[in-house]
Order: sequence, then C-alpha cells, then structure tokens
Amino acid sequence: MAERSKKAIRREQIVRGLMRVLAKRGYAGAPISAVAREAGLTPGLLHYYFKGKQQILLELIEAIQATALERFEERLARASNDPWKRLFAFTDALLEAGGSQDADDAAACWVAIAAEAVHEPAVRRRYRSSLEELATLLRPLLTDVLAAEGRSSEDLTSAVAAITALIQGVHHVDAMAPELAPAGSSARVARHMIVGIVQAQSQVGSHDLPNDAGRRREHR
Amino acid sequence: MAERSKKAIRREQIVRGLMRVLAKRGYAGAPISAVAREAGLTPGLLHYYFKGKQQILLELIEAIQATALERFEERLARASNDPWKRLFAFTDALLEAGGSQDADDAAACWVAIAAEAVHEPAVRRRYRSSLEELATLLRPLLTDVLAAEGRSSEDLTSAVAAITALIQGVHHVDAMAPELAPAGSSARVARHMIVGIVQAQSQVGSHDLPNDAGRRREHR
Amino acid sequence: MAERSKKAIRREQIVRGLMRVLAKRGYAGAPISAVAREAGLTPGLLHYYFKGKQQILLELIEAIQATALERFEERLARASNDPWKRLFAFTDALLEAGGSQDADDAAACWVAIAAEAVHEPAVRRRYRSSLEELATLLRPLLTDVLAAEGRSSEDLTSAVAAITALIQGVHHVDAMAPELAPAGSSARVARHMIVGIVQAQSQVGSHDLPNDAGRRREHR
Amino acid sequence: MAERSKKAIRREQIVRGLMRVLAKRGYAGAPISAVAREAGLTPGLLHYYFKGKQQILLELIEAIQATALERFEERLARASNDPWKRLFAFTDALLEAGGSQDADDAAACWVAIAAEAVHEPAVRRRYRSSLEELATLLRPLLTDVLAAEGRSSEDLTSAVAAITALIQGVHHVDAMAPELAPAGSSARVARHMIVGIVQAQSQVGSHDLPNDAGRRREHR
DNA sequence: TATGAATGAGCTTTCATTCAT
DNA sequence: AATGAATGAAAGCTCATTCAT
Repeated sequence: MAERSKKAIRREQIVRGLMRVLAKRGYAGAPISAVAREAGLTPGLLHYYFKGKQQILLELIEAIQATALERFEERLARASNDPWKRLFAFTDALLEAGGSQDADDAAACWVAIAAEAVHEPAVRRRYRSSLEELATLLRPLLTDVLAAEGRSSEDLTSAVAAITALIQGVHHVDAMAPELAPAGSSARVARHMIVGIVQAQSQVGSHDLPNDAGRRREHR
Repeated sequence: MAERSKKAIRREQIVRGLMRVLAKRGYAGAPISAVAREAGLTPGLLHYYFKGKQQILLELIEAIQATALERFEERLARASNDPWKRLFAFTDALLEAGGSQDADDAAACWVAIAAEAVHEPAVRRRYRSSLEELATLLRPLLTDVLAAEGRSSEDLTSAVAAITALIQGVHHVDAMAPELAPAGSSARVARHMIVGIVQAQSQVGSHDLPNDAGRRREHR
Repeated sequence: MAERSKKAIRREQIVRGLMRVLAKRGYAGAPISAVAREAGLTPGLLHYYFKGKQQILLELIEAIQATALERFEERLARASNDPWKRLFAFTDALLEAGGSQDADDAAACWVAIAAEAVHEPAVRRRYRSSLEELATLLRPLLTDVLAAEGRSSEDLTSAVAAITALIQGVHHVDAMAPELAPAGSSARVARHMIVGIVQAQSQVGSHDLPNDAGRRREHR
Repeated sequence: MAERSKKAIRREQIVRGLMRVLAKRGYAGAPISAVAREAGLTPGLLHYYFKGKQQILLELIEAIQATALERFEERLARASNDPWKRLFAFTDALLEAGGSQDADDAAACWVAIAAEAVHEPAVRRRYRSSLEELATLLRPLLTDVLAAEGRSSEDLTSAVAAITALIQGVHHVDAMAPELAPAGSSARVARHMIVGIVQAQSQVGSHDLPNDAGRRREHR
C-alpha cells in the first residue's frame, strides 16, 4: 500500500506540475524539464512514471474533470430536490472560478488542452469523452427542469449542446479577457442564460425566431 | 497597383497557409516550413514578408475577425430595421460554420489562437481587442432589442459578456465535438439562447435566481 | 567621365556604409542589407558594384589606410625637416582619434578587420600589406631619427615592429576601453614611448635588460 | 569530487574546443557544430553545459586571462625582489608566444574576442574587466620601478595604458603578421619599450615633446 | 527509484547572392 | 542602373526521450 501510495503521489505531483506550467506558459512552453522543476522532481523521473509527455496531459484532463465533478457532487449533496437547484449545482460547480488558484489554472489549462485536442487524436478522444460525460450528467438534470416547468423535451439535445458550449465559452473568456465579464459574474450570468434557454424551449423549432420574438411581446 | 497587389497577395497567401495548417495541426505543429509548403512558397520568403511566425498569426487573427465582420456587414445590409433581425445578423454571421472550409478552419484556428493568447502577450492583446470589438458592435444591437422589448439596459454588460462567451464556446464545440450539436444548429441554438437572455433580463439582479426561476412562470 | 564618376561615387558610398555599420555592429552584424540601408541604396545594387561582401571589406581596408596616409602627407608637408617632427607626423596621423566620427569608426573597424584577417586569406593579405606599407614608411623616418640621435640602426626591424604593434594596440584600446587612457592622450603617450624606444635602442641587444636597466641608473 | 570534475572537465573541453576553432576560423566561422566536433561532443550537449554560444566565449576570455596570470604568478615566484624583474615577469608572461600552440591560439582568439567586444555588450564588459585587471596588476609593479629609478609617479595612468596597449598590439601583430617581428622577439622588444617609457617618464607632461625630444639628451 | 548526461531531430531565423523586370 | 523578390544553405537553440549509473 505504501508502494501504491508512493506511485500515486508521484503521479499526482507530476500532473499538478503540468497544470501549473501549462496554465502560465501553454503546452509548447511547458517542457518536461519545467514540469519536473515545478513538481520538484527530475526530468528522467517523469518518464519513469509516465510513458510520455502526452500521457501526463491525458491524466491532467481526467484530473480537472474529476475535480469539477467532485465539486458538483458536493453541491448536489447539499442541494434540495428542487430541479433548478440541482441544475445550478452543476453549472455553478463547472463555472466556479476566481475561487481558487487551482480553478483559475484549470480554466487556462482547458484552453490549452482544447488546442492540443484539435490535432492530437489521443487528446481529442479524452477531451471529447469529457464533454460527453458532462452532457450525460446534464441531460437528466435538464429533463427534470423542463418537466417541472411543463415543457417538452423535444429539443433537449440542442439545449444540452448549448449549455455545454456556454460553459466552454465562459472558461475561455475567464481565462483570456476576465475584464469583459465583471469578476465572479460568470456563474450568475450562466444561470440567467440557462433560465432563458428553458423558457425559450417551448417556442423553439416551430417559429421563425426573430419575427416571433418580436410578436411574442405584442401579444402581451 | 500591381506592385501593391503583389505584396498584398503574398501576405494573404501566407496567412491562408497558416490558417490551413493551424486548423489541422495546431500552432506548435505548424512549422514555418509547413506553412510555406501549404502556401506554395519557400520558408525564407515568409520571413521576407513577415518579421516572424508570430506576426503571421497576428495577421491571421485580424483576417478571421475581418471576414466575420464582413459577413456581418452583408447580413446587416440585407436586414430590415427590426432590432431582432439586426442582432441575429450579428450572431448568425459569427456562428456560421460548416458552410465553407474556411469557416470551419477559422473556428479551429480560433481555439489554437486562444491557447497562444494565454501565454503570448502580443497574441493576447490582439485577441482581446478582437473580443472587445465584438462587444462594441454587440452593445448597441442589444440595447436596441432591449428597448424594443421594453426592458431596461441595466445588466447590459453581463449580457454582452454572456453572448460573447457563447460565441466562443460554440466555436469551441464546433471545432472539437461537432457531433454534440446537430449539424448547423449552432446559429439557431444561439438565437434561442439570446432570446432567453433578453427575456431573463428583466428579472436579473433582483432575485436569487435558482429559487425564483422555477416559480417565476407560475406567478405570471 | 560622368560615368566613371558615378561608379566611383557609388563605390565610395557603399564603402562608407560598410564602415559605419561595421564600426557599430561588427562584421557579422553588418549584413549587406544594413550596409545598403546605411548607404541609401538597395541590396541588389551592392552586388552590381561589388562582386561580393568581401570585396567591399577589402576596399574599406584600402580606404582607411589611404585616409590615414593622407593625414600623414598633410602633416609631413607642414613639418620641418626635423626628423623627430617627421616621425611624429606619422604616429600622430595614425593615432589621431576622437577628432572625427570617421576616425573613431575607422579604429573600431580596424579591430573587426583584424578579426576577419585571422581566417579570411584575402582579407589577411590586404591587411598585411597595409601593415607592411606602414612599416615601409616608418623605416626611413626612424632611421633618420636614430641617425640624428647618433644611434645605430642595428635593431631597426624590431623597433619598427614595436611601433607598428603599439599603433595597433592603441587603436585597440581606444576602440574598446577608451576610459583606460585619458581622452586624446593616445598620440601623446605614443610619442613618449617612441622617444623611449629610440633612447633604449643603444643598449638593446647586448645586455640582459632587467639587470642592465637597474644598473644603468646606478652609473649615473 | 568526480561529480564536480565531470562538469568541470566538460566545460573545459568545450572552452578549449572554442579556442581552437576560434583561432583558426574566427567567431562567425566557429559554429557550435564545429566547436562540438573539435571537442568530441554533440552540439546539443554544448547547450546543456552552456546557456549559449556567447557564454562559452565569456568563459574563454576568463580562461585565457587566467592562464596568462598563472604564468605571471609562476614567474613572479621565481623572480627576485628586483622591481624590474618583477615588472618583466608580468610583461614576459603576457607576451610569451610561439612557445605553445595554446599561446598562439590564445593570441589569435584575443583578436576575435576584441572584435566581438566592439558590438556585444556582455563580451565588452568581460573584455574590459580583463584589461582593467591587467592594469590593476601592472600599476604597483610600475610604481615600484619608478620609485627604484627615482622617478615620480605622476603620469602613471598613461604609462599603464601605454603598456596595456602595447601588449594588445603585440598580440595583434603576432597573430596577424608574425613575420614583421622576428620570432620570439616580442617580449624582448616590449622590455626595451618599457625601459624607454620609464626613462621618458620624468620628462613627461612638462615639455612639448617633439621639439624637446631631439634636444633632451643633448642638454644633459 | 532516482539522477542528470547525452542524443538527435526539428524548429525559427538570418543572409549572401541571384535574377527577372 | 536599379529594384526587390526569391532562394537555399546555414546557424543557434530547444526538448522529448533514452540510458548508464
């Protein structure tokens, strides 16, 4: 068990080392030697615990995802059975930023990871399965909300995709141009948007939206 | 004019070369030699027209932005004075994807550009000013819509940030996991979300959203 | 003649361009393009007037030498028939520095030229013939002084070499560590040394110098 | 100790590699690959032990200086307390050439180093401090000689600069046109000049040298 | 387990020179 | 005479990875 523990500790050390360097300097600016230095280890040792640099990145993706999902679990446990609260437990958990250095680092890393995913098949696979996992968790939460609001679930897929995209976009803007969005407002803004999506759901798909949107008001 | 054209043509050739390679292989995977090959030129010549690799990237950011804004201008010219149509001219222009190879490439590039922006100050500056330009264009469009809907503009900043984030996120998902969102649904989904945001505007800021959200409709 | 003149003017322009860049940035830091810019010409044109970069350097060596010898001629013309004055006309002409920008540039160039001469046979040849020309001019001047002082000319060769070395060394120090020698003192210091050499001449070659030097005083 | 030795040995190997290539081909003609080949190492390894090419050069400057000063220490240890002998221990140590391949290489290197010093601030700094170190060592030696000869030390600075310049110039001529000076005569010639300088010292500063010089002896 | 020396491939960039115009 | 676009060969440097210890 001490053996197993040592290995796990080392791997975690290394993954955290990559996270910190990646957040500050990007993937190309994160040579193994810098990651090793950040982790307090030597370059050679990284290859003892990981087959290659990419393996560390893959594990980082999992780690970031796992951390976000842990936050979700915690919030979910404290949430009542109210479907809205459960849904927001999810979005708040994923959009929590500025709270900790780790959360900020994770957001910055996520952008770098996405860039790698564009052209590295292995990274792309892992990255996609992260997105799919989020979608899988999100789907029942959203279904419950729609049910509670008396809406149909016909365009559920699009709504899930939209929320997923929104989450990515918020990470993006938080990492790159935090001054665009008032500090800490991300989660709150996202809640508004999601409320909007759910409200819009009922009209979606059957109308030419702009005209309809304008007319809807007139009927008031 | 032919003189001016020669230089401009070469630079455009090079920028397009970077765009294509960048979309497929990422920034680190886009060596000057590959960009030159893609552009049908020699590596040395790229440095004749550009001071360095980063300069090409900066020009690419401008080019992508310019192309998107051209699409916006076109749509705006064809749009009536209806504030909703004008707003959607903007979002549709920015989210149009799958239409052309260039548009898809641009979306993929945007992710790579963002990753560079995280740690390259010059790229970050240009990237930010792109986001700010979008926000600047978006603000009056959204203000008009809110006015037409009889809503206040008090939380305009957050709404603009939200839409900007959404656009980035959609590019992200389109580039990385297009199967999450049904083909070509991005622009339509975005319209729904924006309608939702505007509708949500009136309640924003005064209520604790999760609790309120579920009940809001019931009270109507 | 206008044709001939044009060509001569251009070549001089180019050589002066190299001199200025060479003095500031060294040979490796003096690309053809920079020389052309300094000369107000285009890179292609330099190769029209010179076969290659090295040719310009060779002509620069001649130009610097010619300028120094012109200064010598001028001073010699104004000097009386006093052998010492004629000798100092030579050393002063070669060590004049700080007087003009050109003279300072020339000193700095001379160091760069020497460095090229170490490994470029053609440069080395020209450089050596410059030194030999100086030696040739110096020899009769020194002979006359020795004769006037009633000294033998037996170690003339060494004395000439010594003065030549001193001139090079002064250029060296002037270019690199001007604060070591009080401003403008080079020529004056050199005069002192040369007086010393001539005075020492008579004892040179037959004694073990240190012992002798010490004893010489005792005999006073 | 073996650990310390390994690193020190490698660095010395590399510095010597640079010295040999530099002496033959100049700085621009001494690519890292050639230095590595000369040292029996691979190019990548040079960057493992040195941050860059310039760092190797800086270390070479120190090494050459250190070697010369070691020779000086040796000679000084064997010298009596005679001030002349001690002074000549210095000049002989610095002008010893033709004795070893290393000494010849060092002289040729010195010219290349000077050329770099003209335009590379870091090299210039190190080069200057070498000259200043020489001056610092030379000053007390010369002061003692002047005292022993009953001369004042009023123009000590100029005399030190003059001797320093002479040493540089002799290296220069030795490296470039050794046939100008009879083989091995450098040190001997330098002795003569220095004796001359010391003798000239007493007249320095009070007379207009050229006019006076010829007559000086006659008046005695 | 751990180290860090060593390698080699690959990158960006510079530049003398050529040449069509 | 003059331009400046184009080439291609090199250079310095970085870094993932391997491996002897």
